[in-house]
Amino acid sequence: MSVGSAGERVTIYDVADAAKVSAATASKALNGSGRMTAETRDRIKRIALELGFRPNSLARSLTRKRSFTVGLLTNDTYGRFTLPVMAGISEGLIDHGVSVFLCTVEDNPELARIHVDAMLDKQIDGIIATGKRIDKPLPVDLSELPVPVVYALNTGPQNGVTFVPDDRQGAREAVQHLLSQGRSRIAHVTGPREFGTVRERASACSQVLEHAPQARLLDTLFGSWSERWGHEAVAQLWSRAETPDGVFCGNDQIARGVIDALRERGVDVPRDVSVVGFDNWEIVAKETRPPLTTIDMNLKELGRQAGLALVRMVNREEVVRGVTKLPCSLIVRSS
Amino acid sequence: MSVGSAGERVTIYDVADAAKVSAATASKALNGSGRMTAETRDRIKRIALELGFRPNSLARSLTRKRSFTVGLLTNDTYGRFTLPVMAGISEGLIDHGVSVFLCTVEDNPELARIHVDAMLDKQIDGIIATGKRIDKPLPVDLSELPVPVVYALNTGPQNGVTFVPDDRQGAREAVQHLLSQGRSRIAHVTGPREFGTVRERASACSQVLEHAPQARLLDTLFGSWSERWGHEAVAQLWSRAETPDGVFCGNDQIARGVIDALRERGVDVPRDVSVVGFDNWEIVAKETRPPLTTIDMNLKELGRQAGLALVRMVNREEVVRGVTKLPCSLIVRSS
DNA sequence: ATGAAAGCGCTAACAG
DNA sequence: CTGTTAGCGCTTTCAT
Repeated sequence: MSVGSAGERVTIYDVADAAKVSAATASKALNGSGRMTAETRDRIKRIALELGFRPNSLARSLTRKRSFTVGLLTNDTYGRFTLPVMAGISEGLIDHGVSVFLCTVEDNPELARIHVDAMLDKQIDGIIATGKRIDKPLPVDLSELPVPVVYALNTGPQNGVTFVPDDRQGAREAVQHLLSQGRSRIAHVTGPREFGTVRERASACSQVLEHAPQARLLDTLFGSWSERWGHEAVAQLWSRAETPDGVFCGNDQIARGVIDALRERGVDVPRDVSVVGFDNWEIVAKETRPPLTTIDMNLKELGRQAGLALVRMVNREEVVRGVTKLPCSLIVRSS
Repeated sequence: MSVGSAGERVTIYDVADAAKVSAATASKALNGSGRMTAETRDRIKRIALELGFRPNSLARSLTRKRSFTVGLLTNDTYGRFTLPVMAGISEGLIDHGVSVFLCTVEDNPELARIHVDAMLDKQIDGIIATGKRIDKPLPVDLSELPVPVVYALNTGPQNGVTFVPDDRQGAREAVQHLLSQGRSRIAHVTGPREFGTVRERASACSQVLEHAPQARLLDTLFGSWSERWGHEAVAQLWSRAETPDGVFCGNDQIARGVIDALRERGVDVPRDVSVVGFDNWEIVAKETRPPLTTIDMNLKELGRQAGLALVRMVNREEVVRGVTKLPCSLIVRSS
């Protein structure tokens, strides 16, 4: 029971006094360190509890040189990707008693610098860098910081510790699902070619189809991350002699555009054409008609792992350096 | 220039030594407190800069009893509302050097308690409580905390400090826009009746129309916050003898459903019917066809004000108690 | 097994 | 104007 009521905060001296021991002993008792009779330890613990003692983290951090606080830096204002990652980090770290500073820095280097400095001053134990786009780094160099850095969904330096979704595997899952539905004429409608993820997914997609005897890739269309582009792509694809019976889309918004366009054309999904999206952005995927089958990047798990890796680094334990790719999952709905 | 490179951190003693003054003097010089010749002050400042001195916030907070850190507690997992609010808070407070702990607590009272306690232990200066739904409080009682609390988008106790969007004013703007487009047969399609915001908006809507001589409210339909419900509502409305020529929707998703349904029925938006949404969720509003005219709740500004109010409370300055309603803005697009 | 003392880095009160 | 002293609340040797 943590009592937040009036009056002064109870310190370890209050506990020590009440237990008729020294502050040092109280400290040891409460931290499980030192050596003493189980009896005194228990007594001190009990008294601390009765008094509602809660250690002042600041004071503790000052001596321990560990603040049990990490910073999450992101350039994803919208939070589409940041929030699940954040949730995962928080979930993974709360057991370790660590809290998370969230800083949205957009693409402003000065702002980023200010936030990083502020956090460093507050003695954060480490930083997790994340963003909306894997190949667009944050507007600040984190490689020379006095604290460890983990990159999530955002590539860091060569030898950094980085976690990203396995785009290739995700794309493979998507295409294989299409094949398992008996589809043989596949089209891939995706985002801008400049995005690393776009190229990865596209390449994995064509690779799978090269090895599928009964199916093939009609075309890969690059565009923008929008519904509008989904419509346009359908217009293009359906103006040709041979139309696809399976479409793998680079994200859920494109997929939604595709599905809407198909319906408007009288093409039935999933009877005539199967569609698979990417992202599992529920707000989009669940509202498409029919609900969208898509790939989930498991961002929360990614955040969890990133957080855990960071505390290991803080503890100077071993971590895998380089890029760790985490598996995506196929979410089957009705499309 | 903040150098984060190797080696020990430089402390105020290093600065004092280098300047051949005492630590106390150095402290005063750097904080602009105390009294001394402008010359020594400048010299000390310069030396601090040269040495790359950055004060340890932990140590400072320990004596000052102010951590320049606040906590943001939310139950909005998705971040639809939390992130803009967060951005506003952060923007408003970064100048004051305060950082923000973000905690997503969903509806889990234990988790909430753990997070609150962790933050209290870290000596946060205050808490901002926010959420996805105004009338659904967070799963933890914040009224007895030893630090000030501000509620944003989430009502607190009677005499608390609360900021919410002005739903009534927003709704009025929406309806008046419809009227200004020459619409006279208005329908309101909104979310579940249990939501306070839903009732406010609906009531303001009917109130405006009661006082509009040339127009009237055909009906107010309560449903869910989904596109699906927008479709259904259109089906209901268009099965009657008299159909609306203006629809005010409780949120953008409903509006999108309405617009899609109308298009499918061959009703032209905005020629035959004007539609106004609520939320200005750009990802939805910009992708409707045509792009959606809607109400923006100015959540970022709301966050900014909430943050600023919190620091005023921390500084024991005056703040307005009770609920402060912040104006919404009409965003005119093409619907 | 327990406690005294020193110190984390900084600030504030009071002298000089 | 500047320096000395005394903490903030906790942890950690090192004695006892």
